[in-house]
Amino acid sequence: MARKKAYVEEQVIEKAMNLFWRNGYESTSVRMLENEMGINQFSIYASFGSKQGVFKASIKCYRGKLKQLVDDIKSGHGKTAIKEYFYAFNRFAKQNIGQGGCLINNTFSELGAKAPAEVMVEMMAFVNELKAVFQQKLRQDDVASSDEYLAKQASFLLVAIQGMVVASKVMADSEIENFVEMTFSSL
Amino acid sequence: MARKKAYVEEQVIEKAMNLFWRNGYESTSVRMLENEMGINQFSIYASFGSKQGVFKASIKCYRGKLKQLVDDIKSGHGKTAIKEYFYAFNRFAKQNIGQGGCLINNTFSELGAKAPAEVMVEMMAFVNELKAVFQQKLRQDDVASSDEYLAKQASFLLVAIQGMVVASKVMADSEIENFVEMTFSSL
DNA sequence: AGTATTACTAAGCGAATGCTTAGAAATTAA
DNA sequence: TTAATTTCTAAGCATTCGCTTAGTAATACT
Repeated sequence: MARKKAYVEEQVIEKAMNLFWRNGYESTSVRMLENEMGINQFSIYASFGSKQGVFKASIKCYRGKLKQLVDDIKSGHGKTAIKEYFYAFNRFAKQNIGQGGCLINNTFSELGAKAPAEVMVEMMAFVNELKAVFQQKLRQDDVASSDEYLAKQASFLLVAIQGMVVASKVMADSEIENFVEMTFSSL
Repeated sequence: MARKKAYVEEQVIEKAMNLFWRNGYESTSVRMLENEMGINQFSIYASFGSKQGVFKASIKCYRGKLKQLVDDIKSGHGKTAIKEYFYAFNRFAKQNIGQGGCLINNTFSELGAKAPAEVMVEMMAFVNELKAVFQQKLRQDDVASSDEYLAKQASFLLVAIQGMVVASKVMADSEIENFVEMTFSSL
């Protein structure tokens, strides 16, 4: 009864995500999205409503990518699993040419509290999920401490990983490795 | 022999700096700069050449502001002085309404390696200066360790402070304090 | 006072921005 | 085959972007 879409939304949004990841939100124009996604503006607006809509879908897509890494922690054990996540995350952040870093971290930095509410919800959900996983893994190596103390350790690690991601843009790999080792030697 | 400027460049650039600090580079338009600096586009271009020129001058101005804080470390002693710098820097990063954070850190995050060379030089100079000061203060509390080891500690602290600044945008003060305390308890 | 030099105002430049729309092309149900 | 429905192309909308420029106002030296 109607023509079929010549693209798969999940596929084109991944390309959009990579573009936002490399350039940030403001520096990515709808014309650039056209090129990267391989569909024209009409289709973009038909599928996602607005540039912000494309961005929101990109953040969701990014979370999906990260889920893989987080699941790897879950299958590991204790602090070792968390540390491995730090290194895996660092490799992940470098895979995208250009500025790289972490899309969520970049967005916090670029948009801060001005990020669209729906995007903010998505980002905070990831942070909270990660914190919970950290806490759970810390517990495996420490049955004695209070939940409160482990929450503090998890919170510490969250801040640390944000530092690592920003630093990885301008610092040498050896300095990043040094940071991770020192961070975990204190736990 | 000629008309006098109706503004002082050092004064208007500080206002520009605050605007870039709040909004980032791309999101700040020349029209916004006009309003904030209180001079019109002709004067902006006459004094600074381009939007990028205004930004470069803003980064220099920002470094000047930070110099005050770095000098405070120098007059303090050992790790305590560095820790106090962390707290002072955090207060400093919050003084600007809006997204806040650190202008240099924001710029690393927004522009990454794409930052104009002259801006990059200015930013790296600050980072290296800060690292040297950290190293020097660490030495005051530790006469035994090698320079290499202290360099690693200083590098660790640099990454940590970047994490703190990004985190301060979305996390509660108590979590930031927790991070600082845990960071220094490991040294 | 006359003149040269600089700083101002305000209008406007072409290009790029996010987004829309008219009309042609494709697909499916009757 | 026809008709209904959706997707496509591509042109264009108003607005904003960074930047420039013609013309006027102010200043300092002769």
